[in-house]
Amino acid sequence: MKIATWNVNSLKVRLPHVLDWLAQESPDVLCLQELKMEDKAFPVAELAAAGYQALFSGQKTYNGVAILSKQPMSLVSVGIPGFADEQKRVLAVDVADMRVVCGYFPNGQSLDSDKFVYKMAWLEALTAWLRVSVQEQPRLALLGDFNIAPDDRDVHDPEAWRGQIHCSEAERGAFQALLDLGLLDAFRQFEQPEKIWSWWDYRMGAFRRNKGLRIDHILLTPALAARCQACWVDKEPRKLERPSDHAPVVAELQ
DNA sequence: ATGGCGCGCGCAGCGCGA
Repeated sequence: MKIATWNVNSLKVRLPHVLDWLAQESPDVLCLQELKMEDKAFPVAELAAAGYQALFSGQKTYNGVAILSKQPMSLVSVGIPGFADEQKRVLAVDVADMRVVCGYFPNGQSLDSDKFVYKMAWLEALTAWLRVSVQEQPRLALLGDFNIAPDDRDVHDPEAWRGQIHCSEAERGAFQALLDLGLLDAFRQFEQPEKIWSWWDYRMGAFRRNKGLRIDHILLTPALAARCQACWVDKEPRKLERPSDHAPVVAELQ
């Protein structure tokens, strides 16, 4: 079973890339973020023709998340229960014998921004919800664009980024709080090459120069981590014309 | 070198992302 996450930065623009990637990689489950479209525009028919069911929570211009699956899914939650939020950032489903949570974590902009206050409140609400969820369902996967680089190994220039957004102690502490629920970073369960990122700025030739951040993650409960055979970033779609600035992250489960 | 790219919105140029 192959599960994956991809911030597509507009599903309208990226649909051809998504369809090509589904055909080539054949994931069982794909979590998408930054749809930037309303639900009425969601490409249900195109994805069905490709063999995928979809559940989605979209909004105009910003945010929006979806989960695609070959197998039937049942909806668990749209948003974080008990956390009122206009921004469509969370979708949880049950598929096969597992729960899949797709998250588009707030960016935060900068540490002195109101958006950072929102980011930290959102992270706290997510963590509190998942603390209960992993008790209810010990086979849980949290996938998405976390907008957090957990470690200096996840940053192309750790000194330049030190204390900056995505790399601050507060954000890294919040990531650790998710790990403290028992979740494991699938990517770090395996020996990995250095300088693996999931996002590269569109500017400055960042992709060509491999200057990026690893901010898209797959976290697994121990029961799922025990079934995880591999985890990798697929850089190929980032090389295409008009790419998303993020690349898919994939985990292979037994 | 603090701007550089790409997206949505909407038809100029701005807000936002990370």
